[in-house]
Amino acid sequence: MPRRILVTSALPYANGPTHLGHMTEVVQTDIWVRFQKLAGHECLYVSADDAHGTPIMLKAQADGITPEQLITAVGRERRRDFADFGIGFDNYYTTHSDENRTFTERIYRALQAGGHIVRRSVRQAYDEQAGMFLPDRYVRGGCPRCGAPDQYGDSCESCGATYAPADLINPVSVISGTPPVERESEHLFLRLGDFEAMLREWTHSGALHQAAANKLDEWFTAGLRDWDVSRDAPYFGFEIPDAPGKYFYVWLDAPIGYMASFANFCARTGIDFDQWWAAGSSTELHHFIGKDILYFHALFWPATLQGAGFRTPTAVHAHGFLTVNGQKMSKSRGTFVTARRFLDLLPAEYFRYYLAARLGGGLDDIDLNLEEFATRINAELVGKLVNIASRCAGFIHRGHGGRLAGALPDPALYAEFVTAGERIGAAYESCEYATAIREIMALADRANLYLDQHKPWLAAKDPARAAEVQAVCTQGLNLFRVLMAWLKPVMPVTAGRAEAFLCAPLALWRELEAPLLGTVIDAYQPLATRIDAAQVAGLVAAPEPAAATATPLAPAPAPVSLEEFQRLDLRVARIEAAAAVPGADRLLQLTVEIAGGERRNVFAGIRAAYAPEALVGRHVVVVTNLPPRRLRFGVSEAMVLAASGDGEGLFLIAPDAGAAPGMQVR
RNA sequence: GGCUAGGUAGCUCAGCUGGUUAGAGCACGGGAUUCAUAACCCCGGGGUCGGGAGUUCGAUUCUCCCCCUAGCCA
Repeated sequence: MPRRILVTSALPYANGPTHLGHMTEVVQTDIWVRFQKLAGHECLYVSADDAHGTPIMLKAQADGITPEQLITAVGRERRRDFADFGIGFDNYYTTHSDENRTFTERIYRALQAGGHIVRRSVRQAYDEQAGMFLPDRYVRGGCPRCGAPDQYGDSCESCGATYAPADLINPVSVISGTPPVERESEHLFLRLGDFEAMLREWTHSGALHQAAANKLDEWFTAGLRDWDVSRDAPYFGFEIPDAPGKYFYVWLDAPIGYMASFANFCARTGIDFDQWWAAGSSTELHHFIGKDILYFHALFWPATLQGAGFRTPTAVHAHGFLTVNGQKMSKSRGTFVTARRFLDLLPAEYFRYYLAARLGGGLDDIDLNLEEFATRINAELVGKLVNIASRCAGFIHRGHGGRLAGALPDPALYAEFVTAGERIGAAYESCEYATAIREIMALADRANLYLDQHKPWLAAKDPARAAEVQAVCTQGLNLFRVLMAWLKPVMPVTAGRAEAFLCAPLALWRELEAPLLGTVIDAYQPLATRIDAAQVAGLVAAPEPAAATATPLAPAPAPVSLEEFQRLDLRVARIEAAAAVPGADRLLQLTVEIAGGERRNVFAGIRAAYAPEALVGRHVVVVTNLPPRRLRFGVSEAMVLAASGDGEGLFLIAPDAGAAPGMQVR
């Protein structure tokens, strides 16, 4: 019995470029959706830009454009980024839409009619010069607990204290730089406590991962407080119908954007909205979100839906944050990677694969370790999986005109691969993608082992054994076909190319029950190629200066601050030893002395320009505080600076006579 | 500070409700092979499963205490 499933990703805030954190979420969701579709269920996937709120209003102001212009521009880029990562939305919309206004007003009226909205006066920081109330993060000042200067109005980054903006020492408005005043205003609140019983039940209905449910229990214990759902003008959003000058808080209308996006989709396709959203609906509703917004999706959102007479979510799947080389994504650390930057350097599906290989169902952060990333792609995807097809295809084409055998020599093994789909499917279903990938790769090992044991390359030398060669490789290719199908939710494009190679398109997993026999296959083209460390390092290399390899200068390099420049530790070094690296025709291995006996091992791509023996004793300039880079031949612990242009030449940078190893270059 | 999650081989992690010599991938060492994008196959080294106490015939797995890391406190 096919299920009917509506899936959403959280609405990305429309004030900046798409980065790999956004991609983590939509990739996770997209894999789940594609899995459901392959499993034969009716599954729809919608999302939208979250377009309202103070930050967007102010960002537009700063850019000298209207908020509408800002969100239109961001939205256009966003859609392109998502499309290029293979995200298969059925609809991608915006919260700044008529549909969303209609639903938000309708929900508000229903909540009000149910007695769940109350009005209460609050005191809040007000910027007299800018003429607006200030969100907590728009007031800065000294921490009242530890005294750290220039902290946000809600919490101290230095000591972790939480407080109100009024508690700050010498608070100032971020907008005008003037001290804010306290001003009263009437706000509207949703009485969250009205829904406590329902929320407690919902929390433990299987809607949440255990770790997330635990988190909710914490909040129940602390007690549910009323939720402030209004903001005063000026505000970019929807004005509240019976409260002129007051607007719905962005977090009220944002999740309603899921409904608006879906309604927009229904209008285009004729699908019945109410079948999916009316109270008691038999369809499923799954939200994928980051752990930072669990609060909104697991408390306010179900309460809002219930109070307004709609169905509640079947499940909320919360994931952790993406870190890069173990660190938070941060512009200053160079670990902030935009979606576009990634696409410029690497295939999007490599990111999808790596993510899937690391992703479990819980709230843990996922680390994009660049070295591991390259290793996994090369070892698992290229060396292991795609290799199966590569080592079989030639034999099928060479003696057999590209035609597969009429029967499998080992149907039991094939059946085992097909049966594994139950375990793999269960892993996908519970968002344990890492488990699914482990299963798939274990099977890939078995497929390689099968070929190793039956050695078609030996049989191929004996014309009398031609049928055996064909049979063994038919088996191998069929095992490969199954594996690519299991991987298809993760790598739809690559899987599609594999299907084209086998001349056997696949829309549903159950088609795998019949192996591919007696048909003709296409010529094999590499389905995935290796990546090298330098390519991957480019993801975080933005602040790097001219490198030792011949990288042309960008037409307009971004300016760096003095601080950024000073973070580079440039030193004079003396080359103590130099040798060619066997197997690498561009590299020399150098031992350099940086200072009083400190030595580093360096691999430099200068072999074309310098003979090793000519280098010993020379002084050069090295960057000492780059992360060590592992090459096939060893670890490079520093970078030697050299100049190069468009032509062939490569020229080491050397200090004038008198400079000694260890001297800093400024 | 309170709460949550986690601390298992050099690295990234699997280990379900306690039960035979604790596993995988990568990295490393050795061997084999040459069909395949130097891929694949075999063998091996390496872990007082954060520390301590307890329950038990038996604990990585349960209980308590402590240490460390990350996050949450609207």
